Order: sequence, then C-alpha cells, then structure tokens
Amino acid sequence: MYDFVRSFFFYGSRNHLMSQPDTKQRILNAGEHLFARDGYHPTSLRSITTEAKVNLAAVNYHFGSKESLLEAVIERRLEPLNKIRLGQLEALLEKTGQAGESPTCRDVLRTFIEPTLRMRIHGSDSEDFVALIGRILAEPRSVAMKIFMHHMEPLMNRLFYALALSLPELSRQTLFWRVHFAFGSLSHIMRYHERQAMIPEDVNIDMPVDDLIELFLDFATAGMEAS
Amino acid sequence: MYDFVRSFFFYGSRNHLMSQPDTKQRILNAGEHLFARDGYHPTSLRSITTEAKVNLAAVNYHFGSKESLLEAVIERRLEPLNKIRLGQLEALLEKTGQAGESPTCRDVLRTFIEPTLRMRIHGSDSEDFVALIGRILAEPRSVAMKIFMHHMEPLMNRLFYALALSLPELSRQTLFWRVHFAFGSLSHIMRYHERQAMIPEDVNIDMPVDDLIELFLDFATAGMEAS
DNA sequence: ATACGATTTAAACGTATGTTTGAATAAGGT
DNA sequence: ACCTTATTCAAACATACGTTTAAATCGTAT
Repeated sequence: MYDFVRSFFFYGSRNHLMSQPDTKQRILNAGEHLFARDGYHPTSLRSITTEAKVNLAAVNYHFGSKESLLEAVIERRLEPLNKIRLGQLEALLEKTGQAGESPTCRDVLRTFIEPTLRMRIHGSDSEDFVALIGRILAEPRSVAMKIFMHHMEPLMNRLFYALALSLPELSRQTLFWRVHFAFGSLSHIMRYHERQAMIPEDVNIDMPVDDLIELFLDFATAGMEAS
Repeated sequence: MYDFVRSFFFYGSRNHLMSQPDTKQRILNAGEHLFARDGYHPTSLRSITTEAKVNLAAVNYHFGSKESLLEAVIERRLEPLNKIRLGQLEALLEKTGQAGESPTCRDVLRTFIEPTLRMRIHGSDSEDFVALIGRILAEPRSVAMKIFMHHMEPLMNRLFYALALSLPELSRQTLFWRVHFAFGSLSHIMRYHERQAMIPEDVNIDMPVDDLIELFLDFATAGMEAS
C-alpha cells in the first residue's frame, strides 16, 4: 500500500517497531534545502532524490506528489514554530491583562520575530526553512502561499488584535498597512541570510541572532509607532 | 538575419520607415504581465506568444532566448525609472549642499520611493513591472536578480551615500541593516497590489498612491531614524 | 521456513518545455 | 518587374519533467 495513502488513514500511527528507515526525513531535508535555495518550480524531484540519496519514485510513494511534499516540508516546521509564537503571545496578553495594562508594541512584535529569527541561526537544521518561508511570502497566488496562509491565519488574527491593543491611537487602516510593511521587512531578512550583491564588504552579514533581533525590533517598533 | 543579432550591431537604429510591426512591444507587454503574475519559471513562451498573439518562434527571433526576453522586459522600464530616481536624488543633494545642509532622511527616501510607487497606479502600463521587480527582489541567486542588480548598483551607491549624510549618527553597520529592512518593506508592497489572503475586508487595499507613499514614508523614516 | 505487506528499484510513460529549422510571406530599393 | 532582406509561420527537435508501473527486495509475524 502506498505510504501516503496509509498515512491518511493511520496518521502518526506507525505500527510495528518503526521499521521504516529515514527515507522520509531525508527527502524532507533535501526538499527543504533545494526549495529554499532555488525555489519550488526550478527544483526537480530528480535533484531532490539525488541529494537525499533515495530512489526517484520515493517522493511519490511517500508523499503522493511534489506539491504534497512541499506541504509536508512547510508543515513539519511551521506547526511547532506557530505553537511557540502563539504561546508567547498569549502569555504576554495574559500577563499584561492581569496587570490591567496594554502590552507594548515591541513586546508583541518580539513574540513573533524572536522565535522566527532564532531558526535562522547558522548550522541550525531549520536554517533553510526560514529562507523557504521568505520565498513563499514573496509569491502571491502560489500554491505554497495558500498552504502557508492556511497555517498562519489564527496566529495572524491574534497578532493583529494584540498590536491594536498596543497602539490604540492608530486607525485600523494605518495599523494594517504598517503591519504589512513590517512583514515585508521580516520576510526580506528571512530570505537574505547569505552574502549577496549590493552588500558592502565591511558590513557584517553574519551578525549574531540576538543582535539582529534587537536591530530589527528597533526599526520595526519605531515604524509601527511613528506619529 | 535574426533581429536580436542585428540589434547587437545596430542598436536602436531601426532603419527605413520603421517597417516593423509592434510584435516586439506586444511580446514585451505579455512577458511583463505573465512574468509578474506567475513568476519567471512557471511562465512558458507559449503562454506569452499566445497572449501577445504572435508566433511562438517570434520570441527567439526577436530576443534570442527566454532569459534575454526577461532582461529586455526589465531594462525597458528600469532604465528610465532609475534615471528619474537618480535625477531627483542629485537635485536634492545639490539643493541641500548649496545651503550647507544635510538632506533629511525622508526626502532622500522619497526620491527613491515616490517614482517607484507611482508606477504602481492601477491601469498604468507599468503596473505589472512593479510587481515583477518585487518578485525579482525576492529571488536571491536568480538570473533575474543578477540582471536587476547590474542596473541598480550606481543608484544604490549614491542612495547609501545620501542616507549616510542624512543620518550621521548611525554606524555604517546599523545604516546598512536599516536600509535592508526598508527595502524589504518596499519590495513587499510592490508585490502585493491585489487583494490577497490575510487582508481584512474593511482595509482599503486600493489606497490612492499619494496616500500610500506618505504612509510608507512615515513608517520607513521612523524606522531609519529610530534611536 | 513461509507468507505477506511495506518499501525500494529500474524502467517507462505522457506531456510540456525552450529552441531550431526551412519554407512562405511581406516590404522596399533599384 | 526583380532582387534582397526582414519577418512570419507551421512543424519538428531534443530534452527535462512529474508520475506510474511492475518486478525485486526487505522485514517481520505466524
């Protein structure tokens, strides 16, 4: 029986001694890497299976199709990441709510940005994923975008609510556009984590994550709070 | 003789009564539209020539290859746009220089952003081009990116110089990153000029360009000037 | 040992792609 | 009218792609 069909009925219930080798994970890793580096369309299943050192048919056997593989690649990391981001956001809302205060804009943004950028750290196994999401955010109307948005909606609504709390003087219109701007910045630095053209030699592109996070929060918070 | 070979030797010197029909322009328009809407790789020459109502071979005859067509599409609008942006920037530097002052950050950013976003106006013939550039900026290492950067370098250097003048207290390091952030925001709104997921119903996505420019300058200037 | 389901493998399938070809047509100069 | 050149056109080319197939192999329970 095809593995991806079985998964549909027995999701997560790998039976008998976990007999399966790491084929699935190897495909996910290779897909994540190549989708992030070259984009979805230019990446062929043959390049993925070569890098993963598995047979060409393994992708269709385990995932059903190239598109489903992309979905699996996204879900594997986005699900836990969103759990962390939502957890931190709810904790912040809880804490400030009990004190009868509004959260600060910087703190709200931090719950979203910090867990994201921490994945970007060099050598991390989720390094490629960050760049992949950056690319996806830049492709309106793509299948990837649809998959991504499906997983983002609840978190986005909550984030928007928290930001409105922290910036009560802004109109919904203005708030939305500024969130839009801030997301643009974030997706941009998610993509560019390697030295590119247009970057002067004396600029440190490999800035420590913690510094980058504060640098970005300085920028984004000031932009959001602009009078 | 192939047209694109002739162009190499007699660039811009169409001789005798401009006998050529609008085939080249129709291809450029269709390519601009489809590259912007679907991306470079997913767009086939057949879809371009169908939309342009020309023969399939016309692209290779007039431009040489799909990649050269992309280059022509980019150059057609980027060249005049950059001339305008550089002109406004030099005028600003001249004016403030003669008064012995530094330009303001907002004015410097305006010379770059205003001509760009004005192209985004609905119904404009360069509307698609803005989205295309937005996409290109989101694809590091792509051919499109290389073509684009080649045309941007002089302007970028000058812009960086002017921004350093307007924000003398910032370190080069910080200045670079904030420019990076601002460019991320800009490329994001260049892509998203249609209603997408994640956009609340009561938000006006078709905001007048002048309002959008000021809205964005508020955000970007505050971010650049953050203390 | 045997049987059985899960997985791997090599090969093939059908289709879509960018590009090339060579003939046909159009246009202008002499 | 004729020649020359530019352009259009239908057809074919070679290749790369995602997917499917059917046999081979592996692992485990009986």
